[in-house]
Amino acid sequence: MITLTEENYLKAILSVSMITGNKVSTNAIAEAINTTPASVSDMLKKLEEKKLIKYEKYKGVKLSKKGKSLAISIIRKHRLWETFLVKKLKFEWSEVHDIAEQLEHIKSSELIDRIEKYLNYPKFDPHGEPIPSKEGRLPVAKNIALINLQYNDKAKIMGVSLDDKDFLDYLTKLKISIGTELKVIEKIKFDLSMKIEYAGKIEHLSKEISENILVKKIN
Amino acid sequence: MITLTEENYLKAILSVSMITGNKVSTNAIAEAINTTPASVSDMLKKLEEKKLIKYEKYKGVKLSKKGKSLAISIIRKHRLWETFLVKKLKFEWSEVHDIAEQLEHIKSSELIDRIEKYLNYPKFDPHGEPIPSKEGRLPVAKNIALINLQYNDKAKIMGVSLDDKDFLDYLTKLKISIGTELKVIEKIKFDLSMKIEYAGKIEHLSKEISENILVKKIN
DNA sequence: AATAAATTTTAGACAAGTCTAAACTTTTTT
DNA sequence: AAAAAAGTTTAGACTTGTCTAAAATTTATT
Repeated sequence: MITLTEENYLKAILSVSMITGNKVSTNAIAEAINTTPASVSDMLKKLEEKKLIKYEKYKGVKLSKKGKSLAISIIRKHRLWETFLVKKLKFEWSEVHDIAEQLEHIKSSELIDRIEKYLNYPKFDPHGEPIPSKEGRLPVAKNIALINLQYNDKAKIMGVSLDDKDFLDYLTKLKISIGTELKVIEKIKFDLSMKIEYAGKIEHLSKEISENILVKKIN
Repeated sequence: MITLTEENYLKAILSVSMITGNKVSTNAIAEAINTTPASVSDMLKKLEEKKLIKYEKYKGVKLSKKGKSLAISIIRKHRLWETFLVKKLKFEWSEVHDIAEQLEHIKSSELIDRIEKYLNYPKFDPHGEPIPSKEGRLPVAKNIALINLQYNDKAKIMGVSLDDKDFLDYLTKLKISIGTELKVIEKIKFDLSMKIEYAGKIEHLSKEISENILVKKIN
């Protein structure tokens, strides 16, 4: 039996390792789930015993095959529930994260498979993130972060890579959403901010914003 | 903050008090949630401190106003989720209990209100049990237990009062479901069993079965 | 009304998960 | 390569919820 807390640790390890690519540090996990490094150390021992991770003291941690497939199944549930909340219950994309965080721990693979079917097998969630299949495969999306675009590039917004209420509220205020088409009209080297033009207006976006917006280039 | 375990205790106290009408005993609660009387004593102290129950040592327990409204809101969630699972995701009525038992603890009143709206404000769940309104009111159904019918009475099945997989599977096997019309053709005093005729056949039901089937008399 | 039986509570222990403070490793700086 | 800084683990304590065994209280029996 795997507990809710253990599931959250696995999810955190996976999401940190997605960013850094490598073994994950105790500190990084602590930050991700808002706890102390001491607590993380304790938990890593338990996860190691359950063969959910590969862990060497002081050397960082990696998910085992079993741990990774579990973590992916939690992310699958999270994204399917978010899609359900937005598509069927008409929540705003900025409201669904905390609810999905609870729903992702409901134990019933039959349930989540039926939700998937009910939603007609969506490939991406309302934030543009890919939804893993039952077998753990991710649909590939060739989206890139807005910050990587060059002067004069044109692109279409495909999603975001940060599921944070303040961030999403700000985008909503700017009337930036999935599908919005834009053009880069200035890049400021000093602070990595950029100006973009869209919907007939110009906005200045900080590095923190543009690195979390996913786009697809258009001609 | 109320924990999942506390919610389950409140629900158990409410459901036991619905049957006995009166103050609830430690033993009865222990049986309802499959734990020891000692654990129940411990928990009752905590619930008393939180003003969720009225509790006097050795004298039994009652829900406070606050505790009762919380317990009702959990039952509301349980029954709405069961309705969702059957109506939208096409689960069988015998499959949904365990999943709803998890879903009922999701914390978001906005979520359950939207589910209610999505289902078009149902009054009864798939087992025929009334769904409390947001304000905690129960729709009244003048259903009675099948066991109370007399020889030659005719009735229509409106629901069940026991949410148990074996029980529901057995009903399904007998092809007894909500809406089935029947006639009592024999009552056996000795063991309180009865024979009923429906759908062109005759079945013999034990006391345990007939006391958990809810019916409405027809002429 | 005294004793027996049933019920309930307390005492003490345990597991999961958390924390702070102190100790230990590893990495970085000088 | 020694010292300082950063990162990680351990030790010990606390909370929640559980349990068994023993003590206390209430109810039933004779």
